[in-house]
Amino acid sequence: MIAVKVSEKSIRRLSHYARCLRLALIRGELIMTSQQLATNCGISSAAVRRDLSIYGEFGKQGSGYKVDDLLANIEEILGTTVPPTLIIVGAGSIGCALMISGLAGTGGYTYDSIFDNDPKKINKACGDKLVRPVTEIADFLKTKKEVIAIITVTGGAAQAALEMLVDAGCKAILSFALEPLKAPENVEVRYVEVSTELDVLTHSIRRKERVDQ
Amino acid sequence: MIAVKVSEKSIRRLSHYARCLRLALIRGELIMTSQQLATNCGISSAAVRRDLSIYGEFGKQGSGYKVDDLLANIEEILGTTVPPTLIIVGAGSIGCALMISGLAGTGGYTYDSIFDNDPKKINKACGDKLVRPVTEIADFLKTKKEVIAIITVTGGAAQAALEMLVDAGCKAILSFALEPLKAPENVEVRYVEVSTELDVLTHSIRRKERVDQ
DNA sequence: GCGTGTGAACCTCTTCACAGCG
DNA sequence: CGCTGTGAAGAGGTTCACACGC
Repeated sequence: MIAVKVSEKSIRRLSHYARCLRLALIRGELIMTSQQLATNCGISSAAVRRDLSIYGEFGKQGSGYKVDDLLANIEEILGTTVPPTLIIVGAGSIGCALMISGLAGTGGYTYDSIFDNDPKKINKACGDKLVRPVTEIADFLKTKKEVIAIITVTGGAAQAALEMLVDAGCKAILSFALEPLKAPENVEVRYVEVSTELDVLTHSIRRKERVDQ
Repeated sequence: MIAVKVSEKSIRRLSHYARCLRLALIRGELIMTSQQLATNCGISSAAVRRDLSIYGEFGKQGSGYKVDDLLANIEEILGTTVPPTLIIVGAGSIGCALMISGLAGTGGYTYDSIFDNDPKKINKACGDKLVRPVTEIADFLKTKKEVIAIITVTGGAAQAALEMLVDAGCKAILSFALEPLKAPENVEVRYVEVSTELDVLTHSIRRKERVDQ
């Protein structure tokens, strides 16, 4: 596998293809064409073929792509063949909800542990796990090579949580907090921003009204 | 206000600027430069000025942008000066967690109601609201001009939920479900995909390993 | 014939760099 | 002098359309 330079947009689409392929596998389909994949993901077949051809030639002309092979190749590209460990920092409503709802059908991710600094929450059940004290995170990270931390703390505590995680060696963070976070160059930070999605939707419907009339 | 055609990326950034400006307003800052705004949002000052100049001339040369004026202008552009009504469909763990955690500091959005089709959940408390039966959604939508529906149902029920909402006249949907949804042209659908974010993070850390060694 | 893989054209967004205004 | 607004250049991503292999 060569570490090709590629855009985030393309990686995102690969993730969607993987999801489609897992569903196809369950339905028992053996072959999919770029057109089928494209329709499922709401994009053009050319885009699908372009994305896949960056990494190799996975298809057969005249027929299409073998579902299981292509899925294995995409998981290899994404690096999710063996998914990293996931932890949740912040046992508030969102953190617990993620823990409880789990990640079935996403290719093997599971939430390993959930941490909080509130003594009242520690050892409370959350899904099938107990909330652990944040003071244990550093030791926990020592036992794992790669960990993605999901920050769900509230009230401006996200930056402090990030710094604690980075000090403990964490290299990837997904934040549900509103504040933009500062992190070292070599730490990857991504955000789930419900309020920005709402802004985009609001803009879209309001704009349509303005155009329609 | 002219309905300029603009990219989604730009709208997303406007949403970030708005968030920064609200924080600046709280801190009591009166003026911000494109450079300050840029640093806060992790982008270049040229990008900020470009985004803003698409819609008008909001700044003063030599000084910068008036925080309150710029915020008002951006909210006008986004259409969030009066935010649309939000409802949640699916009173599972994620739906309730959203309801409980609320949307403080996001410029006025509030969750109006939460619906579910499970009789066991109806009339149960969720935050400071009671879960209402989905059968009431159609009547609810009749009383509101614009509603954004947030779909948090599980187990493949999202498409059915969407169709019910669309039939009731809903024009904007934010889905937490994994499946790609099919919707009419004039209905805007967006997704919150934790598993795709995780894939992007995994790809990033695994790729760094490959490059580093 | 069908569907992939890909050069080439196209288009969109980003960055640069500077004129011009406060 | 400082910072905005913007033409022009550059970079990156998407779409087209077709040669080639099955």
